[in-house]
Amino acid sequence: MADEKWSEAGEAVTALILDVFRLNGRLQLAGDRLVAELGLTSARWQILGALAQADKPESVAWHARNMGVHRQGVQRIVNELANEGIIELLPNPQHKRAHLVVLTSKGQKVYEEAIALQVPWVNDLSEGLAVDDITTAQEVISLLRERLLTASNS
Amino acid sequence: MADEKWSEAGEAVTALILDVFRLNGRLQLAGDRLVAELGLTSARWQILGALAQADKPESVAWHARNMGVHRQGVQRIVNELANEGIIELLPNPQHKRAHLVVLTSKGQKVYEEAIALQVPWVNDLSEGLAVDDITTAQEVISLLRERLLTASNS
DNA sequence: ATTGGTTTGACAATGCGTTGTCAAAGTCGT
DNA sequence: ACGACTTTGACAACGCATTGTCAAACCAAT
Repeated sequence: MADEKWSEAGEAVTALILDVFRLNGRLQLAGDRLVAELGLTSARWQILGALAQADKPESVAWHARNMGVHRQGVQRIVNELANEGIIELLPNPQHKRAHLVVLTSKGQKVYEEAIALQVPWVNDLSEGLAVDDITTAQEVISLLRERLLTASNS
Repeated sequence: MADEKWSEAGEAVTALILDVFRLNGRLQLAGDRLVAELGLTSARWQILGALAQADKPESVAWHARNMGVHRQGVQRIVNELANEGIIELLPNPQHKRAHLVVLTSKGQKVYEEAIALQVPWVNDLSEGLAVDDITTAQEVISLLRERLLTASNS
């Protein structure tokens, strides 16, 4: 492969990457606005989702690994949400320091309210788009993500 | 449209959005690593790109508008890059405060070095991907971005 | 049981983006 | 001209993610 010029796929992926950056900014903004009235942000919302979908209570570090982000970021938000009574830190019989994180009933309610806002929002956003095209887009995005994941672990 | 359940497209877009978030994080990381040796970051790189592709010198606020981000973020990085001699602030005959931002020859060189690193990286990343699929993905991403853009301006 | 490595949470520093405020500079309507 | 509005840069505060360090807790090998 020549080092000085893009391949055809390389050029297309470069354009895709630039659009992913721009879309990410917009999504972040839209997400923040959507759930702001619930006292949530995109980052808080994502953590609530991880807690809601976990089969059983897990530690902060476990969730961070599962989400592919760093412990510290999750920890800060978890502490805030715990102070607000949205989540709860249960003692962990297996590990004295690694508390188990769970949603409180209040947290469960907030999360469901967030979903109730997201559903009409995303249905409206995606109206008229071909499901096949969306799926193709998701597969491409997902593949690139996996390649970067394995590349960064080497 | 029912408010309680995702449409088929809505569900697919929801999955796509989650992958866009994850890919964005990986790309940011990979970009930072790629150009770290040049003293750049993803954010700095993006601003150099905007300057390099501008037809003529423009103000910080103009570039921020053009990139779809806020003045303040661009301003901070522009000031840093100016201190490092990578860009230069020219006096603007039209406006005493709004200096015109241009790349120095050193900045031009750094930007070209960044591209020289990006080309083999992206060619490798996109190897074996169908160009049609990439293009479809980019069109979907771009369309979503435009819808969010017009929605946020209302 | 002691040692050494791993996991975990606490804490701090930095980079980046957003939001808001302020004053200087420019623009437009009258 | 004059005043109202807009644009622009400076400054500050906050939210978020990354990186690094530290000590407590756990775990495995001997």
